[in-house]
Amino acid sequence: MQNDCRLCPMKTKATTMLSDCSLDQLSNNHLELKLKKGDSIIKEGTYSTNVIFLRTGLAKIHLAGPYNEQIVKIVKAPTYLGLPTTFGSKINQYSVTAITEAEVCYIDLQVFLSILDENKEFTHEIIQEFCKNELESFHRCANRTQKLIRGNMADALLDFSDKIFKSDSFILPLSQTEFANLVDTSRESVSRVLSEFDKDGIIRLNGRKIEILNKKSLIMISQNG
Amino acid sequence: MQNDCRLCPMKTKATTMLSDCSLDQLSNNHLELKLKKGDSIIKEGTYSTNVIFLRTGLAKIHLAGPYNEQIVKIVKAPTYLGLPTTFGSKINQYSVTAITEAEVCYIDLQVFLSILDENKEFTHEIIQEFCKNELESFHRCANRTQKLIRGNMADALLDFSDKIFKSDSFILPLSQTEFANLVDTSRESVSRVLSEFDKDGIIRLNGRKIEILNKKSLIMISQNG
DNA sequence: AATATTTTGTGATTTGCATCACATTGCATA
DNA sequence: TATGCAATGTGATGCAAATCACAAAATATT
Repeated sequence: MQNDCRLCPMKTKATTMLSDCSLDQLSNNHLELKLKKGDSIIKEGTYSTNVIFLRTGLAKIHLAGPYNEQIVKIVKAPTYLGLPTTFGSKINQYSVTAITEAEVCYIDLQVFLSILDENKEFTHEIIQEFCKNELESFHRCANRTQKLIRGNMADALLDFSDKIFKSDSFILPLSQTEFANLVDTSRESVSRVLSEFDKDGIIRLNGRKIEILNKKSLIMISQNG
Repeated sequence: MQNDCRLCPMKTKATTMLSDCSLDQLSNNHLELKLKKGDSIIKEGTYSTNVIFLRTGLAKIHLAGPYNEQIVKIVKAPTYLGLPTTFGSKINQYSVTAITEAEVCYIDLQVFLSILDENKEFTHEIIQEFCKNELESFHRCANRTQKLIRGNMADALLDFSDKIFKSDSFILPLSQTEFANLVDTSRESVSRVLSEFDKDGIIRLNGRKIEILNKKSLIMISQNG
């Protein structure tokens, strides 16, 4: 299915500035798909020559660790996915899977590159994105390994609240097992800590629905490790 | 001190292709320094509008974690440093410190950007570098948190051997405390595991000099966690 | 609606490693 | 060459969290 990219409501700052020519090129060289929760967007180990634009929805980036499936991070539309593999070995080094309903555009790598070459704003935007990701990965590296479980869980909840949903109340788009693989702990610990937070009145827990009642406490817990 | 970048022996593929004009611009807008072990290259929390080119030597990228100084990774010349902070907040989010003698060039951000804009090859090289780093950070994320200490130490030793020194025999450019902060463990555990590896004939340890005697064993240990 | 399957809750036990404590060695500076 | 401080080696102890083992809910499937 092809759409007119000129009509796409999800354009970023830079893509808004693309020339009609570039936009036409995009329109004619991309495949747009609607996905449902659980659908695979990128699969580790497979061949790929596409860059993927996540138009709407949430996805998890994950890969096989030595013992468990590791969830590296949760990403939110709009964002580009798969540049590392497309630029590098062409074999995907990680998987991306929708964790909500989502819409994605598969963009041919050559088309993507030619647009990149033509458009400085777009290039800067992509580089900025990489820079942001690199900083995030540094901080994650320092925090995840040094903090205790309660601290990491608090961080994750604050992330969902502040960055993903921008609301104190949300439905966790992950099972406890997945949550554990994101936060580097065991499924049982996730269950226990969530119950504790609920018992202490820090969150209200109802199935996968979470309401943050006391953000200050969560921040405290995050800082104490 | 200013040097003629046209004579720089450490140019990468892309910088070799820069126009004389760009190279002159570089030559006139950079500061070259010789550093000794322990000298700071980038300091967390300080203001910066430079990109840094590490011409020769090794450096550690590190930042303050909630409890310890966390070493994120060891980098080797030639490489660019400081792009994330320069592109983003202008306040350095992490430190970089020489761990051997090193030579660095401080390049004004605006000059760096104008060269980036002028030169597609160079842009691609930078983006590729980011992609490689992102993949590395994903793998680190999955491995460091899932493996046991012996596995992580084995990984680190293999990294030094294969990627940094390209030799089975090298002098660790880190104290055990630093090594611990790189490998996410305690100083005492580093000491113990290194002794174990020595006792088992996997490495020969002599002060900070390490000789890898049995790489196969190290790989085994790495895989067993 | 009935059955199977996945997800979640929670106690009991085990364990890898941090922490503590101190001895020893190496290295720098007077 | 002596003196001081930083880096290392190694045992004893404590603890956070993994693992094990089920029960109970919740979802999916027929």
